[in-house]
Amino acid sequence: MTPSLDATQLGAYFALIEASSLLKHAVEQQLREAGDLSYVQFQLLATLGDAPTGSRRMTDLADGVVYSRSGLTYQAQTLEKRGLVTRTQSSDDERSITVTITDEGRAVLAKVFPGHIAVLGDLLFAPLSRADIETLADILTRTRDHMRQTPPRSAEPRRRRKPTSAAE
Amino acid sequence: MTPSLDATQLGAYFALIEASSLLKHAVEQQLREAGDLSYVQFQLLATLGDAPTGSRRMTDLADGVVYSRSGLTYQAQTLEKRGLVTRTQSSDDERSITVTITDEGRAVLAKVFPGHIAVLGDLLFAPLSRADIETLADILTRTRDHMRQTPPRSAEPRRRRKPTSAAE
DNA sequence: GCAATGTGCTTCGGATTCGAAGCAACTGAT
DNA sequence: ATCAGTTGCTTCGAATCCGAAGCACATTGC
Repeated sequence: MTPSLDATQLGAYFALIEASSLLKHAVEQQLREAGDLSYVQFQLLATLGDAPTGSRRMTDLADGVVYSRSGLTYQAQTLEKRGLVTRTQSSDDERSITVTITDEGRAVLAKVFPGHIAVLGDLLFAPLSRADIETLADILTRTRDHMRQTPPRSAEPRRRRKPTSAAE
Repeated sequence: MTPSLDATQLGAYFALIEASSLLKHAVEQQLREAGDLSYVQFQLLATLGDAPTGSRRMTDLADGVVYSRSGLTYQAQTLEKRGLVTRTQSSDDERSITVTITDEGRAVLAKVFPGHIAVLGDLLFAPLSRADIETLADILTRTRDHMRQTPPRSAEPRRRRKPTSAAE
């Protein structure tokens, strides 16, 4: 039996993808104008700014914003050149790099934040009631957590044992 | 007073971005393995396949998947090279290009679909109840429609006129 | 008509991406 | 200690992406 989706599921899926794309796109414009930041750069700064120490390991940052390691290396270099973050060797693990947001980084963050909030309010939240937002947060948080837990290793078709043929 | 977001709004926003990123990422892997398609390419084929005539104008296609025109030109060429779509001049408007999905395109679509559905079921819908999905579809559809209507022209900083009292 | 604008698509150049491969530092078993 | 396997990050090359500029057809106003 082919597990086909019904209309509602399809609708939820498309709406999710479309809504996030449209939102991301709009936010990107605002961030570019307000502080010359790409969306990822903003996410990185925001993540760091939110951390108690203002710093995180490269790998954790990459996982946090769902980005490739090599891509993060590139962005970290870019942000470092602009003086928005610093990169230092970790003391306990020689190969680990700790990225830390600078005061200037926080300044840029503070500069773009109001506009960012405004876009969210105008586009994402405008047509929603308080209850809607709570519901949305609840539902999405559940799937997000589920996806985070689920086999991070791509769509590795759970090939249990099947030693005989193995093909591939 | 800076229009700050409360915890719930922040949670909804982050969950939305994270969930869509994780889902997109997972789906991309599956599409790549199953039919060597990128996410956009799949979206384009799916959009065309869904159209009554199996064809659309370039511009409409771009708007539909939230993509730049130049980016779409690139993808359309790629898909055409692989024989999954054809591009023909429109008869009534000489400069308009009509993109049409081919039988082969539909075949690829059919080939990747089951796996696609499976990923959605495992990741997105697994932790949700039927009611959750309906609610999610309803809420996201509303914001999506709102965003579609709202000034497509970027984040044109609504240069109000210098409200005397400021402070929103 | 015909110039002035507008619209649809492509080209161009530069910026980002990612995966694969490479390095260096850790870990654990021998 | 030493070798094999892991883990953290970077480099490399190739694919994608976008905005600005360009080109050709369309539409409007005169």
